[in-house]
Amino acid sequence: MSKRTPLNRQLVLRAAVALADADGIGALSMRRLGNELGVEAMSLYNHVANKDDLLNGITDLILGEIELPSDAEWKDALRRHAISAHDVLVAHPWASSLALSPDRASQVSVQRADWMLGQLREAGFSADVTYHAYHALDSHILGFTLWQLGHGIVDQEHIADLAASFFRMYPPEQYPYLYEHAQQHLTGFGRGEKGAFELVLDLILDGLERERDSA
Amino acid sequence: MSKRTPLNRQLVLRAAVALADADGIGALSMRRLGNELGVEAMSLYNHVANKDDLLNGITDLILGEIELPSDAEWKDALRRHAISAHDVLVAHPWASSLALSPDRASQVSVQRADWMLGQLREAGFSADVTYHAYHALDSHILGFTLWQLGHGIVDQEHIADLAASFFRMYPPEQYPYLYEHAQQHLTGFGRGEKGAFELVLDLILDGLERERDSA
DNA sequence: AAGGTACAACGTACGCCGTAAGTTTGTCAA
DNA sequence: TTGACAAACTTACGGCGTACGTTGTACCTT
Repeated sequence: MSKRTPLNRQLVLRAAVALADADGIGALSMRRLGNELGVEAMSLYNHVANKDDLLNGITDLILGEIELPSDAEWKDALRRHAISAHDVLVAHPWASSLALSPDRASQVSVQRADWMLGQLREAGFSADVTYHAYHALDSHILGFTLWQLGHGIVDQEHIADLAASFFRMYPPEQYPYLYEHAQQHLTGFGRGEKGAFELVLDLILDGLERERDSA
Repeated sequence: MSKRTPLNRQLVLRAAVALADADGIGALSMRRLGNELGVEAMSLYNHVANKDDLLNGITDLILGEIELPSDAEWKDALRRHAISAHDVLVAHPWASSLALSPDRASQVSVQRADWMLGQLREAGFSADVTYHAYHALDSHILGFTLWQLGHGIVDQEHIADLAASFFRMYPPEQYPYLYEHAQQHLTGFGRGEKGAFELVLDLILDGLERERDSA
């Protein structure tokens, strides 16, 4: 008969990423992924150990896209890294939660952690300050992005409908401050200029620098 | 035969919380929950619309425990609120991810958002600053906690084994900074004093106050 | 006391899921 | 030509959420 298609780990992972990007992580099942590749579900197990391995694989693929600048001073390097991570994670909304999940001990995220810690230590931060600085920075990168994605800030169009139907249920007078906030979102407030992500990022970076220099 | 047990929404939700606390959110299935209550799975549908409704219900139950101080100045009120939220979420590690999930439009979290926004507006923050301040604060509360839980900072005992087996695979020389960081975790560094959560929280609160007063 | 009503339990069934185990088939080196 | 190996396929199991139909029972009305 006809030649068998090759199919390898990279192809499987890429197809999985495409599927997750297109239809959400919930739609990524072994059967569906096999279908997408013209193959039965069980055949995928020749290339990934199990579904967890698959999820680890696609997480690593995405995290690997994050910039780790090597030619910049610590503050600029970390800043660019954070923004790059934020961009990458927003582009693949399913990745943040996977990256945070405890069971996933990804190679790439280990490198990333070591890189961040190295930037701080080599910039003259003490071990003590570095300890908290790393927690502060990485939790902001992953945590903020996850929070943002969870609130559906991504697609501006649907927010309008969502807010409209919400305030039909709960009149503005009942939640006046939330109403004001929703209006700001609808008018596209805070776009273009520096968003909350970078705002807090700079709050953290500047705060850390002060702490380092005052010690 | 014998009398039927009463069973109502509150009982179902409480049992679900207990099950999730005990065996993790992954163990919370309708069948298993029914079993726990001495009832078939389908009987639960007399009290919750579907599993999503159940998850919404238990999320609200937990979020409802978070303190919303009404007798304090804005900074202290928000600070206490944040710490209370952090405590509650750490006590129920499954709740953070549910609270962040887009599909869940919980009544309680709406009240919480309006409360936070109200604290800021009534403290003299402009609508513009409040917009970003809210994002900064809430993303820190939920995002940091989720990050922390994801990294398994909760149970200190298991971390030792985890780190040991990790550095058997990857020798310390390969990831020197991460090794140092892991050692700090193992020696219980950063416990007792203010942790990274409050550190960043204060960074944000102080930064916001500066921004308000400089405008 | 008898009958009616409504609710909350039950059992069955369907189509998903991940994956263990066994079987077939295509390809290539000896 | 043959044998080995890898990568596909098939079958099957237990678990999931839940649609649907049935049955038992507590309580209200007459």
